[in-house]
Amino acid sequence: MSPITWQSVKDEALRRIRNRDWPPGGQIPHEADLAAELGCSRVTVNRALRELAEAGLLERRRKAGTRVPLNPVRKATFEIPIIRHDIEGRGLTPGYRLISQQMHPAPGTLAQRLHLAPDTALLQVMALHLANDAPFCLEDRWINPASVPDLAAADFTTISANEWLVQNAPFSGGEIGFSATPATASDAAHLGCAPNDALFTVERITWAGTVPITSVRLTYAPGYQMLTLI
Amino acid sequence: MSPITWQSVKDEALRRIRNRDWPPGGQIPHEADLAAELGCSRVTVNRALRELAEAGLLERRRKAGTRVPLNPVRKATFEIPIIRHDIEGRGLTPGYRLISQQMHPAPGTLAQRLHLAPDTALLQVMALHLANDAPFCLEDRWINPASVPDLAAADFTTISANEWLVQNAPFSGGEIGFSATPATASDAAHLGCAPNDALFTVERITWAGTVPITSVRLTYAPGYQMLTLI
DNA sequence: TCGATTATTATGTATGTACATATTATCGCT
DNA sequence: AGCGATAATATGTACATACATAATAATCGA
Repeated sequence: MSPITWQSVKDEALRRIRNRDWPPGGQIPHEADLAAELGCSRVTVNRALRELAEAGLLERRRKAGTRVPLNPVRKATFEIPIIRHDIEGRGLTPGYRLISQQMHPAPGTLAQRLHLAPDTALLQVMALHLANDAPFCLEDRWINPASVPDLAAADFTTISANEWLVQNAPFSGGEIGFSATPATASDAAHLGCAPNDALFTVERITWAGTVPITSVRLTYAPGYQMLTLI
Repeated sequence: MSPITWQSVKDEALRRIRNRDWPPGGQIPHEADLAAELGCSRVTVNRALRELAEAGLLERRRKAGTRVPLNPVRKATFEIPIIRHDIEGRGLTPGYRLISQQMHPAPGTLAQRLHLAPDTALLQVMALHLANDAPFCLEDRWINPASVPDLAAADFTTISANEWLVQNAPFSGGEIGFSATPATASDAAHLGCAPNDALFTVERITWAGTVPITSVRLTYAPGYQMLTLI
C-alpha cells in the first residue's frame, strides 16, 4: 500500500515552493533523490515535476537540473467554446442569423497573414449570434475553401460557420488575439449599441498543418466578459 | 531501434482524427489494440491520448473508452506575464510610476468576492506602467496582508506590486476575466486617452489555497492586444 | 420485472529497468 | 592558457508488468 501518487508529489513540491523550502532561484534536489526521500519511483517524481514545469512553476533543463524561477511566468488554459454553447452556459437562449455569405478575393493584408497568393478566392461569412433575442456576438469570417472540401455542402443559414467548422475542420494550430475595439458604424448597427462603444474582440486564425482554414473576427456586445479559472 | 515515441503516436492519432479515420462521435480502438498495431507499449499510447484529451480533441472515460467528440471544446494556454516583461517583449522600454498606496477597509463587494469579513483591512495600490514613457497599463490592486507576511517590507515606489507579488506570493489558483470597458474619467486621465475610449481590461483574483492574495484590475491603453499561440 | 450484487473492461497509475539526449564539467594536448 | 575531445550527470522517454479505479454489463434472487 503506497499512497504516494504523482499528484501527492506535485502537491508536496508546490508546498515546498510556496514555503520557500525551495527558494526562488535555487536548485531543487534531483529526481532520484526526491524519489528516494518520498519513497516512490523516479518516474512518479518526473510526472509531478513535469506538470509543474508546464505550469511555469519550475524550470527544468537536462543535466542542469530543476530550479525555481525567480520570475515564474504562470500558464493558464482557457477554452474555445462554440459560441452557441457559450451563450447556453450563461443561461441564455441562443439564436442565430446569417447576414451575408459571398466569395471574395482575399484582401491583401489577409492574404498575407494567411500565406496565400493575393486574390485567392475565399468565402466570407458574416453572421450574428443572439442571446435571448438580443445581439450577442458578431462573427465576421473568411474561410479558405481549399482547406475544407465539403464547404459547398454547408448551409450557413441553419448552422453557424463557427459551429460547422468546429465539426468539420479541426485545426492543428493558430493564433488568437484579444483586444478592445470601439464599435464601428456597422458593429453598432448589428449589435444594437452606440458607435464607439467598447467591444470585446477576438481575432483568430487557424491552420491545418500549413494550410490556413479560417480567419475570424468576433465582436461581442457591450458587457461581455470572458472568464477563465486558473 | 524503435522510433516510435509518444509524440509520433500523438501525431498519428491527430492525423486519423483530421482524416476522419476516427469519425466524430465514434469510438476509437482501445489502448492495447493501438499499442499492438503501432508496435509500442500501452503506456506510450496512454501518454499520447492523454495529451490529446487534455487539449480537448478526445474524450476518455474509464471502461467506456475513448471517443472523438462531435463538438470538441479546444483548450489553449496563455501566459500571465509580468507587465514589465510584456512591455519589453514588445520591444519597448518599460517604466513605472506609483500613484497611491493606502490601507483601506475592503469594500463590501470585494470582501464578498474574496471571502473575507467586511471591512477587513487591505492594502490598495494604484500604479501606472509605461512603455517608451507613454502610459501602457493602469494597475489597480488590493492586497490581503494576511496572505503575505513580508508585505510591509515591499517598496512599491521601486517595484510594481505586480512583479513583487509574482516573486513573493505564488498563487495556487484563481480566476481571470477579460473584457472591454469604456475609459472612466480616472482611466482617461492616467492613460492619456479620451473618456469612453475602448480599453482592454483584465480582472484577476488569486488564492493561496483558500486564502485570498490579491484582486487586481489591469486597464490597458487603447490599442493593446493580448496574443496567444495555440 | 426490478434491483442489488458481481463480473468485466478500459483507462489510470506506480515500479524497476534501460537507454537516449542535452548540457555541463573535466581532462589532456598543444 | 586556450581549445577540443571526453566523461559525467540530470532529465526525457520507452517498456513490461502489475494493480487500482470507475463505469458498464451481466447475473441472480426475490
